[in-house]
Amino acid sequence: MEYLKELNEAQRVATTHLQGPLMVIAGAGSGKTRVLTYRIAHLIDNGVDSFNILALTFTNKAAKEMKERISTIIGSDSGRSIWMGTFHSVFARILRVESEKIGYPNNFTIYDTQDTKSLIKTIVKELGLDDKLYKPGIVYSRISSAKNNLISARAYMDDTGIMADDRSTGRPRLHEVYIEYEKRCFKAHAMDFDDLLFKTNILLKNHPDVLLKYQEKFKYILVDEYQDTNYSQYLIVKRLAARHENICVVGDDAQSIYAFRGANIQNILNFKKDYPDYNLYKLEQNYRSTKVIVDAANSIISNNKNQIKKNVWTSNSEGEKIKVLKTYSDNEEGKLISNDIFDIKNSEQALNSDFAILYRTNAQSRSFEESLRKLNIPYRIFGGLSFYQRKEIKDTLAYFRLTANHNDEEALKRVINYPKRGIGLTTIDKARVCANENDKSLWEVLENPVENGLKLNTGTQNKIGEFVTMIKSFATKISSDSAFDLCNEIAVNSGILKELYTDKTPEGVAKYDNIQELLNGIKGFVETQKTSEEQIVTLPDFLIDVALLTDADNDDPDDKNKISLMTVHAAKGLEFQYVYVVGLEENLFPSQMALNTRSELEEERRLFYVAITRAKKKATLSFATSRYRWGQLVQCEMSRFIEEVDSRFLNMERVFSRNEEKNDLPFGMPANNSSGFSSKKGTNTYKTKKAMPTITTSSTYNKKNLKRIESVENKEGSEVDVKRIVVGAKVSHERFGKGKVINIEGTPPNVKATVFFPEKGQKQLLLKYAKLNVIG
DNA sequence: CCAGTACTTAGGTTG
DNA sequence: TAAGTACTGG
Repeated sequence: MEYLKELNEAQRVATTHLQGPLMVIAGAGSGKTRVLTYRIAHLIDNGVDSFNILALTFTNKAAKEMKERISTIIGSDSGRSIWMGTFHSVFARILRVESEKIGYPNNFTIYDTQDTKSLIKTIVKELGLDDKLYKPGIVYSRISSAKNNLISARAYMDDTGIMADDRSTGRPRLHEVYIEYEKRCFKAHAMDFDDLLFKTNILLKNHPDVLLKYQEKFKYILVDEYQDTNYSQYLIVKRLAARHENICVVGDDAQSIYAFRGANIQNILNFKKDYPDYNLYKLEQNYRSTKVIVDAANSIISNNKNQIKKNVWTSNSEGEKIKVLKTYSDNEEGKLISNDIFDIKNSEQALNSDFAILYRTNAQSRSFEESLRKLNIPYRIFGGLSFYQRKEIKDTLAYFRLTANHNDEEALKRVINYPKRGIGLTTIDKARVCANENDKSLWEVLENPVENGLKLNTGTQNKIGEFVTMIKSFATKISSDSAFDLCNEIAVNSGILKELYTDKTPEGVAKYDNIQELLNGIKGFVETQKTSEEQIVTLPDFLIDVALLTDADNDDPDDKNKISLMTVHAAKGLEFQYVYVVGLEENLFPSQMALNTRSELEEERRLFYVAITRAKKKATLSFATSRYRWGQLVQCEMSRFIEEVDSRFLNMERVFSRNEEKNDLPFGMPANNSSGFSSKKGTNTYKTKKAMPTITTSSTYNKKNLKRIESVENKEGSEVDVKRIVVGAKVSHERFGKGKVINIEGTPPNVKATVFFPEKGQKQLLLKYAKLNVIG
C-alpha cells in the first residue's frame, strides 16, 4: 500500500473508496488518470480478480499505458487481463462473441466512415435523390446522431419532430436512406461505429441471460472522460452496472468537447438520479501548470453559464505571462512560432517533445509544417489521413475483409477490379441492380450469376468466376493459417504487390513500402497477441483490432522526440511544457459553425480551455489577420476568446507593437515579411498553374485536330488491321508501345483485346477506339 | 475499357 | 488549395 502515499488527500479518498457508485469531478491537471490507475491497482490489491474489472477509456493508447502503469504498481502482470479500452473496442470484442444472438454472424465487418459514406452515396443515387442535397456527410451525421440516441430507422420515421426537421432542411426522404442503409449494412454483415454501441444495447436489452453474464463478469466498472459519453454509451454502462452498482465515473464538465457527436453532459447530472446514494469527490488541485495558466484558464471558463461549481487552484510557481502573437498571414504565423520554438529550444535546453502546436482544424497544419521543415525541427502530425486510411492500405485491408466476410460490399467494390482485371463499373452496376431485385448481397449474385438472372458475356463471367474462386481459396485458410501467413499470401496472390512493384514512380515505391509496413505490423500483432506456442492468431482477430485503431494508437519509436502538431480535440488528456494555441480568429476558433447557439459557443470555449490547460510551463496564443482558406485570401479578426482571458495574465506586446513595426518595414523585417506574405507566393503559383493549362489546352486542340485527321486516315488501314489482330499477334499502341495480344473477346463492334505491354503492363482495349497497329 | 483532363466544391472536431 | 468526379477522346 506504499503507493497510496503518492496521492494527495482527495485523490486518496477517491482511490480507496472501492464499493458503490462514485463520481469524481476532476479539474484539468488534477491527477484524474492517476486516480483511475491507482484505484484499479488498489482493487486488485484488495483481492478483486482482474477479470472482473471493466475500464472504459477514451483512446486505446490511454488503456495500454494505464495497464502498464497498473502492472508496475502492483508488481504483477495481472493488469493485462483487465478488460480495458474504448467503448468501441471493448464492445466490438463482446459482439464478436455474442452477435449471433442478434442475428449477425460473428465474422461481421466494421465499416469505417469512408465505407459508410460510400454506401450512403450509392443509396442516394439508387433512390434517385439529389446528391447536392443529400450529401453523404450530412446524411451520415443525421443517421449517426439518431443511432447514438438509440433511434432505429423505424423509430426515426415515426418521430414527427425528426421528420419535420428533415422536411424543413429540404431532405424529406432522409429516412428512406436510413432504412435502406440499415438493410444494406445488415445484408453486408457489417456494422458501422455507431452500430457497435447500438447493437450492444439491443443485445443487453433483449437477452437478459447475456446481460446477467456480463453483469457478473464486470463487477467493477470504471469510465474515464465521462463528460464525453453519449446516450448509447451511458445506457450500456447503466445496464451493466445495474446489478453490483460498483461504478466509478471520472470526468470534468469543463472539458466536454464532443457534444457534436452526441456526447451529453446530462450524463453527469443523471448520475445523481440513477444512483441516489452515490459519492461525489472533487479533485481541484492542479499539479500540471503554472499559476498564470491555471488562473487564465479559470477566467476563460467563467464565461460559461452551464457548469458544475469547482475551484481549480495550484501551488505551483507563478510562471510567465501568456504571450499573444499577431501576424499578417498564416505563413507568417508558422514562421514566427517556429522561430520561437527554435529560440526556446536553445535558451532553455528543451526537447522537441516538450512542444505542441494546437489548432482548431487539421487544414491549419500546413504553414507550420513548412516553417518547421525549414528550421530542421522534426515534427509529428496527429490525425489527418492516418496510415490505415491510405488508399493502398485500404485496398489491401479490403481483400482481408472480403476474405473474412464475403458479403462485405464496400470491400468487394474496392477490390473487384483492383488490380485491373476487366470487371468494370457497368458490370458492377448490373450486378447491383440484380442483387436489389433478388434481395441478395452483391457477392451472392456474383457467386451464382446465372441462377440470379444476371446476364453477362462469357468473358466477364469467367473473370468474375476467377475472382470468386480466388477469394474463396483465401477463405479456406482463415482458421488454419496465422493472420500474417494468410495476409502475406493474399497480398501476393491478389496481384496487389506485383501491381505496385511494377510502379517505379516515387509514389508507387512509397505505396509498396506501406504495404510491407502493414504486413510487418500484422506480424507484430500476431506475436504480441500470442499467449502460447500452439495458439494461432487469425485474420479475424486482426480485423477487429485494425478497424478501431487510430493514429494516436501508433507508437512509432521514431516519433519519440518530435514536436506535436494536432487539433485541440486530439490533445485531450495530453500535456506539454510549451503549448502554442494558434489560429485564434473569429470564425475559425470559435468556429463559424458554432456561432449560432449559446451552447455551441460554450463548447468552443471549453475547447479553448482544454487547449490552454495542456500547457505546463508556458502557453502562447497566436492569430493572423489574413489567411488562405480554400485557396482564397480572407481577412480575419482576433478571436473573442483572447479578449475573454483576464488581461493580467496576458503579454500583448507583440499585438500592439506590430502596427509600428509595419511602418519601418523596409528596415525592420524585410526578408521576413516579403517572403512571409504568402499572398505573393500563392498568387504566383496560382498564376503559373492557371497559365499552363491555357497553353496546353490550345496545344491539345492542335493535337486533337491532328489526331482526328490521323484517325480518319487510319480508318481504312484499321479495317485491315482488325482482322489481323489475333491472339499472339504483336501490336503497337501510340501510348503503351509494343505489346502482344493475349486474348480477344466480344462481338463486333465491341471487340476487346487483352494486350500485354512489357513497359506498361497488361491492358484491355476496345478495338473500335484504340488504334492498334500490327507489327512484323 | 482506360486514362487524362476539366470542373466543382468545400460543415469541423473522432471512434 | 486539394480532392473527388464527370467528361471525353483514343
